[in-house]
Amino acid sequence: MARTVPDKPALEGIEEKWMERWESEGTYRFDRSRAREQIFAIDTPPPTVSGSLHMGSVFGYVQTDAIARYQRMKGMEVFYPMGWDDNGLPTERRVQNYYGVRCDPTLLYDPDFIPPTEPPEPPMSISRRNFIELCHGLTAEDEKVFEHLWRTLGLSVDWTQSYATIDEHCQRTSQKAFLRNLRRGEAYSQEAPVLWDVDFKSAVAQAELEDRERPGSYHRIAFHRPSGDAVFIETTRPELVCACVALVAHPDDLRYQPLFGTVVTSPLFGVELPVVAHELADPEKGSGIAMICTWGDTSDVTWWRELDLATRAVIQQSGRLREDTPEWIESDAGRAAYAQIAGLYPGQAQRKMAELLAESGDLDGEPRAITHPVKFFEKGDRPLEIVSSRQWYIRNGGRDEDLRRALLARGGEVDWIPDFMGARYKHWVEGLNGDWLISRQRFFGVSLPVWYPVDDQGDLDFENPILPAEGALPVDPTTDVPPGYEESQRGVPGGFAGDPDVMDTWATSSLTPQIAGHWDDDPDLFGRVFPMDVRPQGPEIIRTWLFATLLRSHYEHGVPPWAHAAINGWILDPERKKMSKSRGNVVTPIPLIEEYGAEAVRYWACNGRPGTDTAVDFGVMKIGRRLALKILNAARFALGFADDVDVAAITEPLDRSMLAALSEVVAQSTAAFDRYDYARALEIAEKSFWTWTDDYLELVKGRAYDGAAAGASAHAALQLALGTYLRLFAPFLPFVCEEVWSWWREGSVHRAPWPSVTELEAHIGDPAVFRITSEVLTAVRRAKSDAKASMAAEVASVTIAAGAESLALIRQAEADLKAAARAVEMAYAEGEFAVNSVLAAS
RNA sequence: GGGCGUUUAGCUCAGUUGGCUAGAGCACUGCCCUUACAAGGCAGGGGUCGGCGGUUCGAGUCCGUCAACGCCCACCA
Repeated sequence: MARTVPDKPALEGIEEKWMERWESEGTYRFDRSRAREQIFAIDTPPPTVSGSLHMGSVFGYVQTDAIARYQRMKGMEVFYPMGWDDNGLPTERRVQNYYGVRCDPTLLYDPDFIPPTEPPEPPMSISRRNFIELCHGLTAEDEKVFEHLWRTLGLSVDWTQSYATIDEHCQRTSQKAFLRNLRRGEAYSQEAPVLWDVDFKSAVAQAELEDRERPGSYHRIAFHRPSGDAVFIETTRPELVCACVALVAHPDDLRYQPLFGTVVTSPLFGVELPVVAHELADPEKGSGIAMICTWGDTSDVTWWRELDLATRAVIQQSGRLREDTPEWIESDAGRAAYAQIAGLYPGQAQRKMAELLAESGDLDGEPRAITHPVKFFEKGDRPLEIVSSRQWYIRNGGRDEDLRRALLARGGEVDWIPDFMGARYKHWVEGLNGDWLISRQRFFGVSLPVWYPVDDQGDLDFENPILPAEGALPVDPTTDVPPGYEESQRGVPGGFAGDPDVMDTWATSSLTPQIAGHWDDDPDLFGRVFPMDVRPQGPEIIRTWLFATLLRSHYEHGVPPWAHAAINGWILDPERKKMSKSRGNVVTPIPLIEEYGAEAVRYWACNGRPGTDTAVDFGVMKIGRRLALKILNAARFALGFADDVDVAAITEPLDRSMLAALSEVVAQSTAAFDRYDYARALEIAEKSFWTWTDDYLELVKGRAYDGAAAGASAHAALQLALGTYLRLFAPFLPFVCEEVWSWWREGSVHRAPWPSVTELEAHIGDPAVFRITSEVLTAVRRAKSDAKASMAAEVASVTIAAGAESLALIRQAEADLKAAARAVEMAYAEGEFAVNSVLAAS
C-alpha cells in the first residue's frame, strides 16, 4: 500500500474524522453470529442522563473502553451496548425545574398542552400523561448530549445496541422480571412503617439513605407514675409525646427494673403507657429510659415490632401532624393540648410542645442543643419521616439468613477488581436489615404491573392482585384494564383498581444484562452474551446497582450476572476534594476535551489505577497530549523511507535487540491487560516508547538516511516496531493510532490483531545490545551537556571502558553509536564501565 | 463503634510474587534551532518510601502496633 505521510502531522481534526469514519464503517458493530466463547460482553452502566456531566462520568467509561478495545484486538467479538438511565426521580425533578410544572394525577390529559416558555411561579399543575411526555422529551435531548460526549471520547460502543430504562423494551423486561419474582414469592406487598420523603411524597429504600448532621435539642421530659413520682426521659422529638406507646429501658438497668410491667402516663396528654424492657435501650444514653413513639426513628420501629406495641401514628404523608385529635387521647386537657399542635409540621410542633411542657412543669430545665445524625433521602432536602403505608418489596436477604448466605456466596463467585471491593459487597449484604422496597409514589417510571379487585364495600383486596399475561406487557394499570374487566369497572365496588405506583429505577436497571441481552425477546442473543464478562462501575453504587443486579440474576438465572466486577475509583477535584455541586468544584469534561483533546483526557483516565481514587490533573492530560504528538512525529520519521520493506532485511544486531526489548514489552503489557490492569499496560508501553524515540531513533538515524543494506534493516525494524507500538497504544489513544495506521495500513487498527511475542520472535536478538548502547549514548550526551556543547557537536574520540562481554555488545552497534554521537573515533578498554568523550575543538 | 482504603521527591503518582544505587511527569537548574518533533530535545539537582517494633542474608514491598486523611456501614431515645 502506498504511503500518505503528511508533512506536518497534527492532532487537530482527527477526532471528528475518525468518529465519523468508525460510525460509517461500522467498526465497532457487534457480530452476533459468534459463539459465546468468542464474545466479550460488557454490562455498561447506563448514565443518569438528567444528572450533570462531570469527570466522574468520563473516568470509568474510558477505562472500560480501553478494556473493550484490547479484547476486540485480541480477537474477541465485543458486546458493548450503551444505555440511558432516564426513568425516576432525577428526571422528574429536572422537568419540574426546567419547565416549572408539577404532576397532579387527578388532572385530565390536555392533548394541546405546550409547556410555558418561562417557568411560572408557583409551578403549573399538569396531568400525569402531560408530565410524562415532558419527561420523555427532555431526556431525549439529554441523551443526545451524552451520546455526543461518548463519541467525542471515542468510546467503541455499538450504538445499535442502545436502550433507555424507560423505553418499552425495558418496561417489558422490568415488568416481566417483577411478575416472575411475584409468582415465585420473591416479591410481596405489605402495609408497614416506611421511611418517607415528605417533599417527594414517596417511600425510599435503605440503599438511598444518607445521614446528615443536624442541630437538634434534648428535651428532658417528665412522665408520671401513679404515685405521682416523675420518670424523666430525654428526647429530641418532644412533638411525638402524643404518639408515645411505651417507655423502654435496658432489662439489666437496676434504676428502672422496678418500673417494668407498671404503667406511667404521658405529660399533657395523660395517656397510659407500659414500661417495657429491651436490650437495645442504652443505659448510658440520656436518662437511660426512652419513649417509644410510632415512629420517630428506626429504633422505634424495631421496638414497636419486637415488643408488639400499639400503633399511634400522628405524622402523615404530607409531613404534618394529623388534624383531628387522635382517638387514644381521651382527657379534655389532652385533647386541648393536641389541638395546639394539630396540623403543624414537626419543627413547629416541637417548639409549641416545649412551651406547653414548660407551662405544665413537665419540661425539666432548658432544651439542650446538640448535633446529631438524621436520616435523609440522598436526593432530598428534609429529614425523612416514618409513616405507615402499603409498599412492594423484593426479598433481599435482609430478613432471611438462608437467602443472605446464598447472596454472599454468589458475590464470592464474582472476580472483584480490585479484590478488596468484594468486601464492600459483603459488608453491605451482611448489614441489610430489611427487604428491598421497590415501589415509589411517583410518575416517571415503570409501572407496577398489578391491579387489585375492589370488593362490594369498595375496599381493595391487596392479597389477591390481578396480574397481566407476560405477552401483554408492558402495562400501565392506571390506564390499562385487567383481563376480564372493562374500563367502567375501574374503582367501583365489584370492579378493580390499578396500582398507581411505579418501580424504583434500580428495579429496572438491576436488569441491564437482561435488557441489553434481550432476555425478553431474543433468547439466541441472550445465550451468546449472558452471563456477561464484566460489570464496570463506580464504588458508590455497589450497594444499589451491583447488589440488585446480582439479586435479580440469582433469582432468575441462578448464576452471577457477570464473571468480573471492575470497580473504578472516586474522582476528586484538582485539590483532591470530593466534587459536588454544592461546593461548586465540579469539573466538566467538554472544556477539557476542547483544550487538551480527547486523547489527553483519555490518557488521564487510563492513568487512574483500578479502584484508586484519582484527582483531575491537567498535568497528566498535557503528558497525554504530548504522547499523542510524539506518536505522530515518530511515525513520520519511521515511515519516511522506502515504501517496500521486507522484515527479512532486519539483520543488524541493534535492530534485533530493540525488537527483543519490544517483545518483552508486548508480553508484559498483555499480561497486565489480562488482569484488567489497563494502567500498567499503558505505563509499560509508554516507558518503552520514549526510550525508542529518544535512543533508538537517534541511533539508527544516520543508517536509515544512508540507504544501504544496513539501512533497509533499520527501515524494516522501524516499521515493525511502529506497527507494534500503534497497536499497544490503540486501546488508549484510539484516534492518533488510527490516523497513523491509516498512513500505510489497510483497515482499522482497532480490528488489527493485538501484538504478540510470536510475530516478533523471528526478528529478535540480544536485548542487551540496545540497552548498553543507549547507556553509552547517554554518557556522551552528558559530556556534551557538561561542556555546554550542542548535541550536534563533533566528538574527536570516545573511549569506552567496560567488561569484555559488554564491549563485544557495544561493538555490534559501533557504526550507529559513532553516527549518533558524532564521534570520529571510538576506542575500547576492559574495566569498570566508563565513557570518556573528548570533544573536537570547535 | 465496626469495616475498607490511602500515606513514596515541592506537586500528582508508579513501584506485579521481598533483591535498586527507590522511578516518572510537572515544577526547578543548565544546555541545545541536531534534516520526526522548539506548545520540542538533552543533561542535572532533589526522597532516612507516615512513626515505632518484628521476621529475613536482604523490606517501600511481609507481620504487629500507633497516627493522620478519605470512603462505607451502624439501633443516631
